[in-house]
Amino acid sequence: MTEYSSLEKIRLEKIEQLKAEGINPFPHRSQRTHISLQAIAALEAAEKKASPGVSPEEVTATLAGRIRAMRPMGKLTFAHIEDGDGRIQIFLRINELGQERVDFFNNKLDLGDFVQASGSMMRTRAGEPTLLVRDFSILAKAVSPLPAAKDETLEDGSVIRHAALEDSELRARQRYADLAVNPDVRKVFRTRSAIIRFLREFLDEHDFLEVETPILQPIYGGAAAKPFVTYHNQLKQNLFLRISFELYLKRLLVGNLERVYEIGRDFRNEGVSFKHNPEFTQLEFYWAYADYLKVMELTEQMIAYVATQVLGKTKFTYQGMELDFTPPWKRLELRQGLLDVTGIDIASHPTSASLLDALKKMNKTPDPKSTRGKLIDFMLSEFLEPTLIQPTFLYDYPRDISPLAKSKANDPMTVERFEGYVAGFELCNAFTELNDPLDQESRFLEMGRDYSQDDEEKHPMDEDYLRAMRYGMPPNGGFGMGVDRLVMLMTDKHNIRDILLFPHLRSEEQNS
RNA sequence: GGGCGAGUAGCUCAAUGGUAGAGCAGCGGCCUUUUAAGCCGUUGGUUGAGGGUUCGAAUCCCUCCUCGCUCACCA
Repeated sequence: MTEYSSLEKIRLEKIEQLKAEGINPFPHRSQRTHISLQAIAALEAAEKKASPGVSPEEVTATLAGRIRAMRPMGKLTFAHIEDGDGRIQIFLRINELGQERVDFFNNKLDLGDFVQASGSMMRTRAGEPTLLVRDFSILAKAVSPLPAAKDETLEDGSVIRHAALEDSELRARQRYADLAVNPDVRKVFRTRSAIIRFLREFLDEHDFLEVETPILQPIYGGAAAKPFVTYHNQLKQNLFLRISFELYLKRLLVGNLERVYEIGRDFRNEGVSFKHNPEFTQLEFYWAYADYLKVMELTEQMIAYVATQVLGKTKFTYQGMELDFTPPWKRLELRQGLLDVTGIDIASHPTSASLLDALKKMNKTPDPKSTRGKLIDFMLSEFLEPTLIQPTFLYDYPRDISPLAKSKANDPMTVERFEGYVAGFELCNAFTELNDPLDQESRFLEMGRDYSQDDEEKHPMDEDYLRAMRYGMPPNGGFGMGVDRLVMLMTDKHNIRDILLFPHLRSEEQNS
């Protein structure tokens, strides 16, 4: 049974009073004719058209929205209502409505209620576009008061937010309330939507086919991560929530779909942090007859396209860093990058023992049981990654941490793979895809041999994937990107929770 | 999982061992161009939960919960 606060009890009483007067506090329909921006635009157009000294043609409108501010002054009331796109002032006066209706507005309606108001557009003494109300009605009563937020607009137009909802947990848990009171938050999610829309648009225009592949998979693969496990009752079968789309998308290349992509949710059963949510949005594409160098070019074009469409520019600031996404991005061979920051040339250390020995002079030491590839990965994340601020493609990776990538023709221990880094973190990952079924099978076997059972780097053998590859897979380049990271960059948010509508949080029941 | 910090009214925050407070929101008044409207009055609390020390705990101690930062883990 819901327990109501004293504030809510007062509002519940008002609902009963409305019902007693024959007024439905939750009517079925609204007669809105204008959103706030349209009404203001219509007023401005009429003012422009009017001849000097003549009052402009009357603009009538029915507006609808949530009451966000109320300033009752006895015989008149000013209020602001907010709709999806903005705020507009409405003005109620006994001259038009009579004392009884003005009192009704002041006494029976509350902040947060949805109302509609009809009348004509005017300007107040202060010049603010305002609806002079001739009729109004309630559209939906709010039982609970919104977490308060008041805006003060200064002379210079800047807005100070008073009593804003700031508790980050509450904002994430009750995103609906956060969105209702914080217009900036609505803007972040509009931007997120636009980023995804323009990613699609870019790939569609480059003849990529958007496809949907299974989220519930009998064998997981395509990435190094722990999966979530679930169970199909009737089939009596364990299923995994996918950790990547890779193996399914590449099956489609076997089927002569030459350019495919998917934007969807991946699930990884790992730690939660400011840049990790258990489910996150991933973009992957696979491109037949391309290699990782062509993918690199397409990547920088794609990001620049999205930035231009969404932000109107390819240079923008993230957490105080001025980032320039204008193609071409910097290209840096992983070996060279590591040599620059550590003085160690991985090419002169062909074994893990030798490389581990060289690493002993560094101030941070890796897990001594690591394979050579894992040692290189350690060097990358510890010493090189934090230095990569401007968009940079790091390329040519060790083979044993890249079991699905194709080796370089002249160097079997190195694969054609690149990762895009920006602002000190990884944005995307791509390679010339391994399409030799015999090589792929031996890679799977290698993983089984060199990595312990619980190692996330270990990929389970996927027999059906090998069967598909044996029918022949065209040479191709593949690409994967964490869309949430891109959204963080373009909205200048440091925490992934700020760009997920409903980030993962512990259940409220667990609290005490 | 480790370290540090935080949790007080619907919201934003005070109160450092001695009667739990302010602003906003709410409620009752006054007010015909306000805009964080203003003025007068007023309601509202298991101080995250539990235990302990003390004559007395929001405050000190212990345990737990949640959140944030950070380290570890982690494409």
